[in-house]
Amino acid sequence: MSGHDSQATSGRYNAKTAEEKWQRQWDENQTFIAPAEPRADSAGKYYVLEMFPYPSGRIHMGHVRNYTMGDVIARFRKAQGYDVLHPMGWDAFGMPAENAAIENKVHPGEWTYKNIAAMREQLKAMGLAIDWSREFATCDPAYYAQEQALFLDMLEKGLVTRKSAQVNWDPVDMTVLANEQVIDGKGWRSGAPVERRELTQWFFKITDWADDLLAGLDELDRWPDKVRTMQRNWIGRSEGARVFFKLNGRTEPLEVFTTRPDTLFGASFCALSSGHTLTRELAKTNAAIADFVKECESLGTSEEAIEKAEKKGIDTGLRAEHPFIEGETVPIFVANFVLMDYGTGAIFGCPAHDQRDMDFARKYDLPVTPVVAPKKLADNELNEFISNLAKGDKAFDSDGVAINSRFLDGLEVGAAKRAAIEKLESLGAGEGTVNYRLRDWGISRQRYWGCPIPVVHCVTCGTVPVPRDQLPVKLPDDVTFEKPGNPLEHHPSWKHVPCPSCGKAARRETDTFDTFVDSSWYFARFTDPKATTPTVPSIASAWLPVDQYIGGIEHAVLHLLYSRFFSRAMKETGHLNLREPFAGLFTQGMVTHETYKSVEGKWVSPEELIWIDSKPYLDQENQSPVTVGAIEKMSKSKRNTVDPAAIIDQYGADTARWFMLSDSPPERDVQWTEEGVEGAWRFTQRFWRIVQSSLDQLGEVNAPPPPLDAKSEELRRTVHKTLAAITADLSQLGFNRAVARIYELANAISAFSETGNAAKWVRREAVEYLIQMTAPMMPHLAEECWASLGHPTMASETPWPVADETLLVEHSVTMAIQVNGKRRDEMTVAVDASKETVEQMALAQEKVQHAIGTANVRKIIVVPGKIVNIVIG
RNA sequence: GGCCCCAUGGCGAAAUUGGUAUACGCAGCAGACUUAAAAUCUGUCGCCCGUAUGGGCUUCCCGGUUCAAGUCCGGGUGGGGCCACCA
Repeated sequence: MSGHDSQATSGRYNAKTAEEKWQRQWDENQTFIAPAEPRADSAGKYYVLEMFPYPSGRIHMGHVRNYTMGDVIARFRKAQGYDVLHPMGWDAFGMPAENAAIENKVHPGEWTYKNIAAMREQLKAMGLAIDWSREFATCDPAYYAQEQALFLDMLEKGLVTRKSAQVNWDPVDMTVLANEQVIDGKGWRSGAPVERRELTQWFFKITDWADDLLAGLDELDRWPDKVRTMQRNWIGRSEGARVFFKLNGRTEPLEVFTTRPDTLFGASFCALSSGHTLTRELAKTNAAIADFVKECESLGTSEEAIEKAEKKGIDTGLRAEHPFIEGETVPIFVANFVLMDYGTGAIFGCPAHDQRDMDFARKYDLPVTPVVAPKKLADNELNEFISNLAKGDKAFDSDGVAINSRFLDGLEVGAAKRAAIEKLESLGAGEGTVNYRLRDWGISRQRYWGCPIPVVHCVTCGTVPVPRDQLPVKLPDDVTFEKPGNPLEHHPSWKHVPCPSCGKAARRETDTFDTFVDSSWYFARFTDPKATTPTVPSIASAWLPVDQYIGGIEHAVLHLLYSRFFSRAMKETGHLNLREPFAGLFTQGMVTHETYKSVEGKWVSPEELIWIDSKPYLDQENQSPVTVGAIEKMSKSKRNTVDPAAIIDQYGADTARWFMLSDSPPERDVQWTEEGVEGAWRFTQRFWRIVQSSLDQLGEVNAPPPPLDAKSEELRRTVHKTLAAITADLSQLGFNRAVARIYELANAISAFSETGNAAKWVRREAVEYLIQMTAPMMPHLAEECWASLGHPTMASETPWPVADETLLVEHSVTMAIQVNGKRRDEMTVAVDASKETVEQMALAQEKVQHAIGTANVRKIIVVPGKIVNIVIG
């Protein structure tokens, strides 16, 4: 790493000066300011968006990769004549600002805006083609005012509900979490085991849209299948039946959900979850049940806890009447494995055909009645199957036909389910139903640094929306973070307001929105960020949907599902006219790096290492060795991060961008290596050299093409083929392929040593196209080269060239010749040569003759322009 | 437990619909330039046999379809992801 210091001298490309210059130039020319609305005379609109960052204060390599990809697309589409919308903003509410406030005694707002300023600086140093005039932060009152207005519209339309529910409580962050934010029983940010609490909360009724959100996935053909599958799983649609069991001595029946109504004749018990209303009622008078409930609630919800936990239950003494068999009853248990959140919080157990029910039945000595058997069993086999199942411990959960089930007997599982449902419905003992795993989205957070929920609680009037002319409900600035819990709750005066309806003393809602609410509609706000309504529907319609959205897979369910719900809700409330906000989605891979550990087992940062003979050591003096660990996602905890700001400072933004686009396909993880950056940096210098050294060998600008000699013609074909290929690559986000083709073209231009008018003319075209094709990826270098060619206008404002179709068609072509599928030779033939000519030429080749020997030629297959296969035998 | 994805040189990878496998880059090796180093340029670089012309093998393994398979089908192995006490 020595040579870089002397960049400024003697013909080297000075990235630092050039990058600052062109960034200033783009800014002054307002090159990337999008029109207020797409114009009629453009190639169309193109909205490219990368998931906006949380303002942590510094950009990381993941940002560099994400924003580079989006930037290439934005610049490419602009060159193609599209009206490109490529905005940037800040997902600025959230816990880290409050943690900083607690730790450093700095106001969350001050901390956040300082971070934004720092990160904006770093992003600008990347040379991104962003319309900065549209920038906003979600913590700006101007933004959250519209979010509050939107909420009131949704409230009016019945898309919001307030209900008491068991919620996920994060004891570290002291706030509620949505189901989507609980990962393996732990808070997604704090990592603390989540507790269950009964609280009254605000919810978006996302479950009303479960079917629509599911159906919409089928149309999203430019989304990764993986993400669509994850959303399908999350929504978790399953068809089945609700069954109403009459209980002895009670009027209310017990409602259970099942996907296997065909196994009802094998029911031997019912089980309630510990949170079921019936359980709670029984617990009031039954100490044993109350104790059991307590035991259930103390149980963890992590995978580990679940695996270790024994399936346990307690008999309530109640009995449920079988819906099909008169006089038959089954016991009702409370069981620790029945979930309150899924279905009705109660099940019926059929031990013969469900392994968990089987385990439970054996433990509590309940009957096991086989009611499904494999198809086409002989009588003796059937008897054996039944007796084995009735005695054994292994449930039979495969397909088959109903047995021991009266009117269902002989029906296959599917038909038996339908027949059972029909019977339940005719008896009034149940109904066919669809159940979803998806829960309503709980949005109340007991935090300060979020958007206030614009309602007031009045003893007389109940929950009253804040009148529109009083929006925004602003966060108070004078808050303290000394006490645990919600600072808004502790504030002496903020929450005390008169009721907007009756004027009596009332209490302001002190919960704030989940920050995912802020990010669920920001893409719509960018279409007109200064509007005095959440959106201007005609303008939003003109820009949306987002044509290409780019971000990490970690939002596959959270943000991407919420946003899909929001665009439906905004359609319902008249703010948008589309259901699906993101027409194209791309989930980029992570940036990884080797990890290092000292002899003490501590993580060591790459910056602390000294390399001797390709082996890492901790320091010069005692040369304590360091072990090289796995290649992992860059993270602070593993200390394997590389600071983009330092890289940009040292090598320039173009080098960092080029490295991010090279080698690894964008959806795959990319490993950051010193060699890789060096390689990218070498190429920026080489690119500059190639252009500079050709300056005195270029034809005039816009000169008409002279007659071309063979070598010039060949280079010209290469140029146009490269152009066609790169245009396709960039359209498909095949950045690594585009990079490889730039290398190939650069190699071809270096190798082209012809002189003369024809050569000069072709060289100009080659060099200009090379620069233009590189411009989306290394924009500063391209501008500097473009200017050195004498162009008065910028490369970023120059239209994308179009490949000459006639140059893509070859006159002659190299064909491989196979004998029995094995390649033996190749030959060059005219592209329009007849099948007969090709066959004869192929047979005439010496190596082919040798391979055929004395065998008979049985068949010759000719694939024009590709291959000849001679079949012998 | 269920569903899904992936596997190509020392490494990252490329290969439109099945049609010349290993483009391009990294690392390596050899040379040129230089007092020397760096930088740069040139050559070489899948594996095995052979001085060589050349021959054989090769896209995780086994089988199948086909004139032809990295690509399609079946079965394994290894790695990764998502969901999961889901009734």
